[in-house]
Amino acid sequence: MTQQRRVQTRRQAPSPPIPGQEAPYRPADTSVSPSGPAQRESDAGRAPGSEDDAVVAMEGVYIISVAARILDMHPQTLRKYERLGLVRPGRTLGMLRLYSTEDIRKLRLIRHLSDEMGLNLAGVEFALAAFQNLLTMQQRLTARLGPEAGAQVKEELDLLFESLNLPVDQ
Amino acid sequence: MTQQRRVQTRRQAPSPPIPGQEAPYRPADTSVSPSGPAQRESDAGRAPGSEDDAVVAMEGVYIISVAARILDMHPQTLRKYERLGLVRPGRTLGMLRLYSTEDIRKLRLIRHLSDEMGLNLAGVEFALAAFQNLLTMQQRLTARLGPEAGAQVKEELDLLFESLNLPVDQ
DNA sequence: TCAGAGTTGACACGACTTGTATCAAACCTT
DNA sequence: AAGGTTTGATACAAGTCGTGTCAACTCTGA
Repeated sequence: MTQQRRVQTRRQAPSPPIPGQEAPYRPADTSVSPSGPAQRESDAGRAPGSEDDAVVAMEGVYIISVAARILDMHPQTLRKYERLGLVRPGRTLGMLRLYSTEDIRKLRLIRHLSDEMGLNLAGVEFALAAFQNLLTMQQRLTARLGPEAGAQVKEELDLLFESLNLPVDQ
Repeated sequence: MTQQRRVQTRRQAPSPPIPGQEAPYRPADTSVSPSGPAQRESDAGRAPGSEDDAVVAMEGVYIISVAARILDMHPQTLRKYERLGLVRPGRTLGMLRLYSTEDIRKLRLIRHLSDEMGLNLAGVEFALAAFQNLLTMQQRLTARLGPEAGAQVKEELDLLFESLNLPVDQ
């Protein structure tokens, strides 16, 4: 309660990843843009902003090295997270990992839980499951109690997330 | 998700604490009963069940050695948990720790989160804060949306706790 | 087709966490 | 006053976790 222990000064990218970076939810930057030389599979060569037929929400797809540079995390860390089931990136035909924007967002949350809050990976898994369950609970309550009560539930949940030092976004 | 890692085969009481024990939420047993020679401060000598004036919910109060034996945890572990702010047992006039039944219940939850679920202490702290916030959220929603909606919220929360492998009691 | 760059999985290491053991000093009950 | 217990502090062993390294494989571009 009254201690800021477990700061864990780990993580240290192999190449210093652009100073003054790492603003929350900025998907890319110079030299690693979504339409740059980052991705090179199945979605490459598509003009940014062109939403075709089957492409649902694939605004940005990154290979592991690009995702690691964006997040300022080690590629091996990302691989380990997948092995533990925390994230589930897509794959190319050649089995290369493809991290979507949603994966990046989730990895930012994982990083916050791990570094800022000091949770271990079991705690991160637990927290992610809890968030997911809370969101589905909110949806179910909204469907059952009506939109106005659902709005109040959502408001309370936002308050809860805020009190837990969590980004209200996800 | 699909792994039962982090079993953490620690904890090993200095004296084997009664085999076939440790059923959930059984507060005491032979030789360490709430009205036995366990507590010896300020609440001793009170007939079990007699609820007097200022005594609110003090049905059982245990000194640290007794609490450790009941919980099958090391006394140093209990002391460390208090130092980290996870529990806050009362004190006698001589500064001896006094663990209430509610403290014992909370320690059981902590033990479950730590051992069975593999959370570290930061995760335990986070989970406890989340539970507390969820309970207050439920109360506030009940007060605002009425008792029938509050019952649905409570039902959803019980479902949530159950899906997280948590005892619905606390 | 071939070279080079990148990824993959596996293993190992260092820093950190955490439960437990130990100690002298202080305390409480008999 | 004596015996047993608790207290706080320190230290240690085992586990966790991010990171580095390696050979083998894959993909891209010439």
